[in-house]
Amino acid sequence: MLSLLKLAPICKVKLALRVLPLHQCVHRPFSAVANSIALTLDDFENKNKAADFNVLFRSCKSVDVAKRLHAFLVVLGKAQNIILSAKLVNLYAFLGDVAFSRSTFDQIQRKDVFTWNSMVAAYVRSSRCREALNCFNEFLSTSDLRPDFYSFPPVLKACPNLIDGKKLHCWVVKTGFEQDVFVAASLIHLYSRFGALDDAHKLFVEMPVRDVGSWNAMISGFCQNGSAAEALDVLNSMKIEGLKMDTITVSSLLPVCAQSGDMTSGMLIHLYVIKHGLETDVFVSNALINMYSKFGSLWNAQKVFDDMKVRDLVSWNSIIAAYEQNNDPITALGFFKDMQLIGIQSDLLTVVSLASIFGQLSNKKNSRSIHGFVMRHEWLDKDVVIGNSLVNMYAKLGDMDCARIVFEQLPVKDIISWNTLITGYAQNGLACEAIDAYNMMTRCSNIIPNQGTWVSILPAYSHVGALQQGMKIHGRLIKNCLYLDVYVNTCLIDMYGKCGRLDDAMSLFYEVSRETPVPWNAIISCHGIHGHGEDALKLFKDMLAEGVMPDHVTFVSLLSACSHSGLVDEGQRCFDVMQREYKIRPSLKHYGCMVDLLGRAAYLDKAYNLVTNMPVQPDASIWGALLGACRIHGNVELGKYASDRLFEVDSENVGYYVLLSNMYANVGKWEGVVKVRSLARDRGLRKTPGWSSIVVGSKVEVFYTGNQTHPKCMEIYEELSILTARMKNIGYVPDYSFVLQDVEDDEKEQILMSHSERLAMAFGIISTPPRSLIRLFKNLRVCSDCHNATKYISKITQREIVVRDSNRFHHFKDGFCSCGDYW
DNA sequence: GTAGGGTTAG
Repeated sequence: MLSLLKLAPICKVKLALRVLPLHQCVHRPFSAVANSIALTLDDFENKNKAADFNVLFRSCKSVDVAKRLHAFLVVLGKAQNIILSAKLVNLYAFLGDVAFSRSTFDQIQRKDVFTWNSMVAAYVRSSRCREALNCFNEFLSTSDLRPDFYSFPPVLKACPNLIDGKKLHCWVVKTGFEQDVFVAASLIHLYSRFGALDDAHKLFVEMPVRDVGSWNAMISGFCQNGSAAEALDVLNSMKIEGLKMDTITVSSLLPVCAQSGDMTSGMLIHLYVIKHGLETDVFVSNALINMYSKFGSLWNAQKVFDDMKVRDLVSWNSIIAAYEQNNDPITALGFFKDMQLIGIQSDLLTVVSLASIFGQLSNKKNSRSIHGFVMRHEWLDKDVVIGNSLVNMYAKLGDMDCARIVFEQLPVKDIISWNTLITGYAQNGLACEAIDAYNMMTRCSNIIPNQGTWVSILPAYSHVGALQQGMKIHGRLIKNCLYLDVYVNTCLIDMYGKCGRLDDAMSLFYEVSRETPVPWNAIISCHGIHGHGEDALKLFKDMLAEGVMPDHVTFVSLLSACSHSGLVDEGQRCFDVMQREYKIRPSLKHYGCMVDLLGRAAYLDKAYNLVTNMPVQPDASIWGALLGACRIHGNVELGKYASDRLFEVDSENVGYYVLLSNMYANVGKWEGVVKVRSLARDRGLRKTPGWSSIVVGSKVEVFYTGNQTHPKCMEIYEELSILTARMKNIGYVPDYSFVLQDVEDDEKEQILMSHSERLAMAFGIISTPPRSLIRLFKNLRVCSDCHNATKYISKITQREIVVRDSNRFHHFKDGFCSCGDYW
């Protein structure tokens, strides 16, 4: 056995190292393996066959194997060898165990520059920058040795800021190491890392000799600062000098192609990759997957992934994120399961994707497991991104209480944390909470709002009709000369439109860039909710004339605009054009608009046919639209059918019970009304609280239905009593079918009177000068009885009253409403 | 005997 191993090739030793139990390496030192290693060592020390020994080091693919080799070196008395000991420090760092590197390092009695360099580099490799710098300082203060040009690249990499970087740079210049290509590349990288691209470029230009690494350092510097054009310029000069892109050039460039939307350059680089066989590099393939994912080209991303021979965690994270970010959480989840199956451990970024996947899937159970997983690993303290993704996950599940709890627990909150919270509130219809959160954020001095903040707070302001606050933001953006992207501008257009300033919305619309459908959709929608269907159609024509491609949102805005204005033929034409010319498959939202459009215009049969022939399963909004139409046109039979279907899919929305009750009442079927009431009572309804807001002075006042805590409560109810009496004198008859509670008529009258829109209106009347205009906002659709009452109130008080509900604007004047009771 | 420049995020 011994003699066999003596002559055996190095691979037998490698095998033995992998399978030998550790204690055998320590306690039976002169085994065959030890002898064989001893022989290899002899060769190594005699400089004859050093290559064999390097092979041995390289073959250590895990800390365990490294420990066995280490144990043999100890018993062979070679652990203090100046080269071997430093190699062990390196080896442990490569295998990800910097603690072992350090303990090995500490045991080395005689340390030379190589030893110290190895330890500093080991820390840098493990992203322990502070320890790396401490170690470097220890090196300077405890030894008589001077750093060499190998010392600087790792130290420059660990440098935490530009000031220290500049000091190091001076030192490098003094020692003359600036001429070294490795050191120079590190300096270029350092300057770019802190955004000092001019300094980086100056260094680069002044270099007497440049290798591919130097070019790469400059290109990646521009890339990481998002300067795609400059990066491509440098690339061109590099080509002119006859140098070829390598895997590092390519993997620096691909992300900026994605960022700047330059698909052509991205695909050209992919062709280059294929031609030069660079796709075997994991970094390159990973970067390609990410680029294609950002372009929404999942087929290409998948192809690259499938063709990979070796995949790492980043590859899996990338393909999971690709599907997750392109709205295919199911496939993304499939990849996650495959990844688990082959035993790859998730990291933080995997979990970020998973949180988004379960949020998209509304999977509460798995979402909680993800939360638990994060807590067990204490990742909430490790990185703010993971916490933000949990806040976002709960917001998507509609569970803002949990979202808030996670948010409060974040040890560090950045601007994204705040934006996520604000958006979460706003998108769950909790505009007031969104505004509160925004106000809290403005009190944090270290948080600077960004585009994302405006995009989340402006819709909240539009939602409650806080025009003045919205204008304050607009003013702030103009004053600070902030560049407004198309989304912020669109939010402003939407805000002005929804706060009743259609003219301001239009003038802003004509000022902004209109190359994408985004601002068009907003302005079309604004005209729709104002009941200006013809104008909405005209804008759509203008949009096509300017060569802007409509998307699915355009048609939702357009169809609902037609619906609000009773433009049946035009609506049907749009629905047809959308599918035929623009190949947009109708979503539930489009079908909802169509059912609404046809139903309200009394084409109940057509609406019913559409619902039954839809290729997608109708949801509550579809049946609700049909029920609403049946109520208007008194079709009890179809209404009953629609409500039965409706309660199968959503039995908890109190609004639908009100509709049904009102439908029975309108045709005098009182037993139906009673039945609906008891049904609603039995089911213990979850009621969406109705609220209305009004701006008086600069203050937004919010009234909930039945509110009795307002400081002016007494005066409000008194005003309402007086108004009700006067309304009755000129013909107002309360419609009790909107009251689901089973109580006496006078109590029902009280309930109607305490509807939030009436409280807000009465407050407006007593708080503003006579005959001035009143603007109200209601979170739900305005109730029919309140609509009717408002007509009378506008006549009695001789005021214009503008009510914006969740659906559209109602402009009351002199006893009439602009919607012509068609809403 | 060591070192530079690269891929994934809410």
